[in-house]
Amino acid sequence: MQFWLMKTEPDECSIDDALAAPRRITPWSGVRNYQSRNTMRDPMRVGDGVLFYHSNCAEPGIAGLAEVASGSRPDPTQFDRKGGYYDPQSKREAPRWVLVDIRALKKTRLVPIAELKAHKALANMLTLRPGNRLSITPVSGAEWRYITGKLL
DNA sequence: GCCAACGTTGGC
DNA sequence: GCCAACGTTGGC
Repeated sequence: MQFWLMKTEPDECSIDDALAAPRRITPWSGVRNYQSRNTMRDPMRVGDGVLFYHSNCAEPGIAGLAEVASGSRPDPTQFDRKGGYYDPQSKREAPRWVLVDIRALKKTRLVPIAELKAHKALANMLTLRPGNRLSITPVSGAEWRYITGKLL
């Protein structure tokens, strides 16, 4: 079992939105970064743990827990001409972007990024590195246990 | 709203 | 295949 941190803008899909969705499942659409796409396509497995992170908002930080609920499949929003995630270069016979389904498990207290940065045990978290812009990053087992055990 | 840092694009 | 310009991310 592996662990991931997945960013979402709460204006688009907050932990409350994800918990309110049918079967608490959210298709993680709209990722348009190759590295994050590859993470969903290759190493992610059903059942992996997910830190549900609110980004680009008034209170950025960890907002809940989730799990990977499906393998990867083509992201349908890449073919939607009218949607904001349309990719004219992606062909149906060779889709460029994929998604996985994420099942929201629970809302937690919000752990602000400043608090995460204050813990030495989390100093190596990829998402805390200056300039990091990946929307999906791996979380080590030790980091996962520290966060879920001590901070939530 | 600012802006640093990074990914992507495209001319050469 | 280099690299400058550009666009985007995302904390502050």
